[in-house]
Parts: sequence; structure tokens; C-alpha cells
Amino acid sequence: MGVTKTEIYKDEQNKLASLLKVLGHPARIAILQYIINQKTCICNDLVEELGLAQATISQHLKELKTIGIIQGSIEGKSVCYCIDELVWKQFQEEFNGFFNQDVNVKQCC
Amino acid sequence: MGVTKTEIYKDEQNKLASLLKVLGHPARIAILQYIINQKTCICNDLVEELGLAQATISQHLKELKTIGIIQGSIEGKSVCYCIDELVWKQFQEEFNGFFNQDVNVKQCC
DNA sequence: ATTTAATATCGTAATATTGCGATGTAAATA
DNA sequence: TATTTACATCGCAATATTACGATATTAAAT
Repeated sequence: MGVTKTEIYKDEQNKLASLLKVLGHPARIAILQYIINQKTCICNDLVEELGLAQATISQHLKELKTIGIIQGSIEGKSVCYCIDELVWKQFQEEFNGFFNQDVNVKQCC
Repeated sequence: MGVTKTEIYKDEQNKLASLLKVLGHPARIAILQYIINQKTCICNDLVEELGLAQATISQHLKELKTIGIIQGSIEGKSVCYCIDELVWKQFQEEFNGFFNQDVNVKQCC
């Protein structure tokens, strides 16, 4: 037990859920907002901004990179992170497709 | 360790993250989609539809109720679940506010 | 009054996540 | 070359999540 039964759901459901899961942590929301505001940042900026350990920030950045929403490019001894605009737009559409669907509520509630 | 440091984030960030976290599980996505399609459902419908144990479905329904996105009303010996249209729309706006913001990518990536 | 049906809750095992210190690596600097 | 800087990764402890059987609760049906 303790394992999500991925195989019983549709690919689309698993995909959407895993994106939402990655976004479902305040540190990762804060990181995304910071990058959006500053256009770009390095890991150390976030360590100072958020007050989490460097290892922790690095881990969160890794998860965001895993879903592709951010990119990192080596720049001397630091790594420059930014939003991947294309992936961001794909997610936008994905989320809009789910959240902006019409919800008709029947009269039992 | 192992605890999210809620106190270091803005309320808004914590709130958005916790909503996304609840939605970040395929069973809960599947449950929401099922309710949206059928307009309404009872717990047993979902047990048959998804093939998870009744206790498990009940637990997922509880989490969805916690964030307010669904409502349950007692109807005889069963409970009729449906989307809370008002809360759904609030979430829509919340998510749109985040995902539909302009993302300007600087030329380092 | 008993039984059945639908659900919620409790307890627990398996697994996942969070956070961090320690350590490794690679580029810049002294 | 030695040191510093920025980052990634490893290993671990604390905690959270997932799933389910067992059990409790409440209303309908017999």
C-alpha cells in the first residue's frame, strides 16, 4: 500500500495530476512567481529569497525542471533558470481545458 | 524535517499550493471528471467506476470536500455528491490568475 | 425487530515527500 | 595551483500520503 495505482487511470488523468502535484507546493509556487517577476534567476537568489537550504531549493528546481516548466542554462559557475514559455503555454491550455469546462450542477445539492 | 515550512510563504502561495495539491492525484481528477459528466454521483458509483476500495474513495471525497470543490447531501441511505459551482468558479479565477499571467522570458535560456 | 445497503472513520502497512547537512564537481578567482 | 563560489547529489530523519480491511453508523427494506 501507499502507492498510487497509476494503471487504473487514463493517461490524461495521470498527466494532469502529476503536473498539479508538482505545482502543489508553496516553495515551487514561490519559485515560479519569483522567476516570472525577475525574468530569470540563479539558485542562490532563491536561497536568499525563500530562506530554505541550498539543497532544498535545488531539489525543488529539479522537480520543476522534470515537468519542463523551467529551464536551466549554465552560465559560468552559476545556472540561469527561466520559464520555458512553450511548456508554460501548453500547461495553460491543459489547465484551461480542465478548469474552464462547463459545470452543470443538478438539483440534489 | 519532512514538514513543509508553511510560515515562510505568503498566504496566497500556501492557499494556491494546497488547492493544487488536493487536485494533484489522479483519483481525485477522475472523481471530479465523473461528477462533472454525471452531474451527480454517490460513493458506490465511484467505487465501481474506479475500482478502488470504498474506504479509499471515501477518503478522496473527504479531501475534495475539505477544499469545498464538492458538496455532499444525504439522500436516504446514500450521499449525493456534486460540484459546488460557486467554489469551482472561485478556483477557476484563482488558477487563471496564476497560469494566465504573462510570462516574459529573458534571453539567457 | 432484523437484515441489508451506503457511507464514514479508525488503525495500520507501504511508500512518498520534505528538508537539510555533508560531500562532490566544475568554473572563476587569487 | 589553491581557493572560492555556485550548484547538484547523496543519505538520512521526520513527516505525509495512499490504500485497505475492519468496524461503526444510519436509513431503507424485509
